[in-house]
Amino acid sequence: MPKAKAPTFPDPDHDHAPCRTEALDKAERLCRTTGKKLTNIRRRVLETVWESHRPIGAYDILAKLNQDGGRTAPIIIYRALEFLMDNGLVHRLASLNAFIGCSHPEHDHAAGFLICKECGSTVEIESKKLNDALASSVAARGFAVDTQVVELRGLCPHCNRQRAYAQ
Amino acid sequence: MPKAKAPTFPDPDHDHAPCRTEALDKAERLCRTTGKKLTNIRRRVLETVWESHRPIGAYDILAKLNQDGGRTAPIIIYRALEFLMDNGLVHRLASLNAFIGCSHPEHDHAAGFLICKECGSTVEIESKKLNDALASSVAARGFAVDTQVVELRGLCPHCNRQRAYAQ
DNA sequence: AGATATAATGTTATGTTATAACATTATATA
DNA sequence: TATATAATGTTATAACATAACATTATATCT
Repeated sequence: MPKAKAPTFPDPDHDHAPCRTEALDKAERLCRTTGKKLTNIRRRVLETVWESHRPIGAYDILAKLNQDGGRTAPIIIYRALEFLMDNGLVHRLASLNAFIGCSHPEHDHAAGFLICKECGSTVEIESKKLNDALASSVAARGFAVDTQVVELRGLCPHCNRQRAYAQ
Repeated sequence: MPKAKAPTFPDPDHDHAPCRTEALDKAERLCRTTGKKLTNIRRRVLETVWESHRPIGAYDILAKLNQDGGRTAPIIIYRALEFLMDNGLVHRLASLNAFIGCSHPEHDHAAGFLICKECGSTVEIESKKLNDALASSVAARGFAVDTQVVELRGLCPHCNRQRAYAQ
C-alpha cells in the first residue's frame, strides 16, 4: 500500500474535475467490492457533495437536484446521505450542519476537519499525533472514546496569505 | 492562583447542589466584576442548565421555565444563551444541539468535551497536551485556528465499570 | 426629577434542519 | 413466478434557530 500523503489545502485555482471523478470512481469500486448499491440518487448526491471542497447542506443538495423541475423530498437526500456516511463516502460536519465528501473511504478512520472561515474550503486530517493526544488526554480520565467530532475553524494558507497582502 | 485540578467525571451519586450553587455564585461575581447584567431570565436559564451535568437543549430549557404556566418564547431562551456563551458561562455542544454550564468562566479557553453516551454526563477538558497537538498538527498545514469544536463521545468511567459487571 | 439614549425583554411570525409513518416500486433469491 | 428484501416516493411534522418590530426597564445627562 502506498504511503498516504498529508492532505493539503486545495489550491483555489486547481482543476477540480479529477477530484470529483476520482471520488466517484472510488465509490463505484468500493460499492462493487462490498456489494452495496450505489443507486442513482445516491450517486447524484455524492456528485453534488463533490462539486467543491466546501461542505454543503442537505437542503442545498436538494435544491441542486431539483433545479430542473425535480420534486425530490428532503428525506430522500437524508437517506442517501445516511447511506454514504455509513459507507464512509461522506462525513457530516456537526458545527455546520453540512456534509463533505471523503477522499479515502477505503479505511475506517477517526477524522478531524480544518474549515476555512474565509473560503469555506475544508480538509480532512487524520493525524496520528492528534489522535494519540486525544486518546491519551482522555484515557487518563478513564473515558473510552467511541466517536469523535474535531472541527477546527480558521484561515487556510491561501486566505491567510491574501489577508497578509490586504494589509 | 491555585493550580486547576483535572476535572473528573461527576459521580452519579454526588450531591449536586453545591455544583449549581457554586456556578451561580461565580456567574454573579463575574457579572458584577465586568459590569454585565445577570438578569432574571439569564439567571433562570443558567440555573436550568446547571440542573445536571448533562447537556440540555434550548427547547428543554424552555419547557422547564414554562412548566408552571409561563409563556416565554424560544427566542428569549436563545438570547439568554447567547449572553451566557458570550460571557463564557455556557458552552454549546454542536454534536448535540445542546448546552452545558462552564465551571471555569474566569479565563478564556479552548475547550473539548467528553460526552458519555450512556448517562449523558459531560465533562469539559482543557488539556494543554491536547491543544498543543491540535495546534501543531494544524500549523504544519499552514492553517491558523480560530475556534475549535472537540466533542468526544464514549463511555465515562462509571458507565464503563457498570458495563463490565453487566457481562 | 425629567428627558433621552441604550439595553433588555416581549410578541409574532418564519426560516432551517431533520425525521416519522406508511405506500409503492425495484431487485434479488428461492 | 412467487416472495422477501431493499430502495424510493409521498405526506406530514418534529426539532432547532432567528428575523423584525413593539414595549419596557435601566442608565446617564441636564
